[in-house]
Amino acid sequence: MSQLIKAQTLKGFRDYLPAPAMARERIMEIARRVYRSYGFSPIDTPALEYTEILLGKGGDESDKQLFRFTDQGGRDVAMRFDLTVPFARFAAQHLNDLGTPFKRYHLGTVWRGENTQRGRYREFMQCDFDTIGTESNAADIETMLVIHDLLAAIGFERFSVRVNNRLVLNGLLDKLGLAEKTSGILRSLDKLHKIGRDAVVAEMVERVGATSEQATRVLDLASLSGSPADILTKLEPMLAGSPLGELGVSRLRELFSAVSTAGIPAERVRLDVSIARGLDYYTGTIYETFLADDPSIGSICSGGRYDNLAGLFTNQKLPGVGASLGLDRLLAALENLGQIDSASTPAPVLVVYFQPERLGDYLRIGRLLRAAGINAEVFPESKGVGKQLKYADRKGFRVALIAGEDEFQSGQWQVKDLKAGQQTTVAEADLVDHLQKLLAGA
RNA sequence: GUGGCUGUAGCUCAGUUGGUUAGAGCGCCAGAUUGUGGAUCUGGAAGUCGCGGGUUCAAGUCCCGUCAGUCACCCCA
Repeated sequence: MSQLIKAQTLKGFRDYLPAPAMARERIMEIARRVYRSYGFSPIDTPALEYTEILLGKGGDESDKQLFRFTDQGGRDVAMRFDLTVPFARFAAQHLNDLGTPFKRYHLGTVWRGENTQRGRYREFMQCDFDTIGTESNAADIETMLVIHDLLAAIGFERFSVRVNNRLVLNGLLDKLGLAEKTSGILRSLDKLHKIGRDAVVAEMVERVGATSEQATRVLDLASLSGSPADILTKLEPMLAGSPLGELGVSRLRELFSAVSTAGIPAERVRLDVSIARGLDYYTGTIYETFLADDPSIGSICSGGRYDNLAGLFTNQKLPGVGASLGLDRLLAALENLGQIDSASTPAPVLVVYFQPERLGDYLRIGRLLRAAGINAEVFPESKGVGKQLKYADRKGFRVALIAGEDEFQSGQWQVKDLKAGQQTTVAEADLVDHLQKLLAGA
């Protein structure tokens, strides 16, 4: 007996069985479709980059999380931890071929060596889209529309996109003389929903070094609630005299107004002045998206505006705005909500292979259906009909096609609707038509 | 990276103060039913008790380490 190797996967890395894999591919197809519908073009970049390309772009945390090693040629390399930094490199390298404004989407796997949790993996797929080369608020607003349409197309009804603008908080912090402590303040503020107002104030005073009056002023702003228009109206006097803060408010005002005119339901869009998250490079509008039915999984689609995407790689200034759908996190939420279809076959039709000497005919009918756009599997073994129907049932086939010598003689097929439990006899000439109608009704 | 909880069959779990051959339900396979699934009945296969070490006459059970999952911190998709 040879020593068996234990079949196992690494922490944070997962296998996909057919049912979740099909759900995953379905979402990828929807993402591509929605992005393309807005005119975003596909690109791709390597999984591996020179480490210096990736280091220091997402803050210290992401540096620590890099999967990094020396390749066979002695190069210091690392696996990408997001799609934005590689895009910055890509944009700097190919700017002359792209022209601006440039809109791209990119579906790709990324790797982060952090601790795992439900919906947090070390390998996961992001579905990014960005518009670069423009500072126009129209791009920020369109980003909002894309996020909304994407989630709606996936089939969600109850979700909220929370929007904020870094300029608002930066403007306030500027006014209060807290500009130097921005990142500490934002980090504390971000816990508002979790630990409450008093704890946040305490943390800002103790850990960040703000005075309690400063902290209170920040919380007064961040705690504003109500409709976007209400909040913005209350925000204005608080930021008076801060050009950046006022700009942030006016951009938000335009965003909420345009988004509403464009037809996005108001309940799916919120102004949340307390959200501050997002990587360090965000400078303007920021977005986070939560599912009403599983908020604990965290944001499933986040992004924002940045002043200068590729400043480390080129002198050309490239402002932009975009967002990223966390596909595997979304999938974990769907799984949790029991919304993964249990069918594990992409074909609706199983051709029962029942008479060995008629193999060619079974294969022929399979090709006939495929030519008409109907996915069909011919069972690979000539076994009992009952066995094959059981297989069809378990795998989630919609229809079984059965024919033996009698049917072949008369040019007919038994079409068994496995969901309804009904069986009808159909002439081969009418088969495609019949199935198309049956499947359309499903 | 730090801390808490968890880890027994494919899945969900039981397993008495450590005590002989580790159980159940569901699922799977075969048959009842060699041209008809989901039901029922009968039978069957399947477990390195996550892995490694230690204590003990004896470890699924106690101790240590490790791997994995999960939760919190941190950060984020």
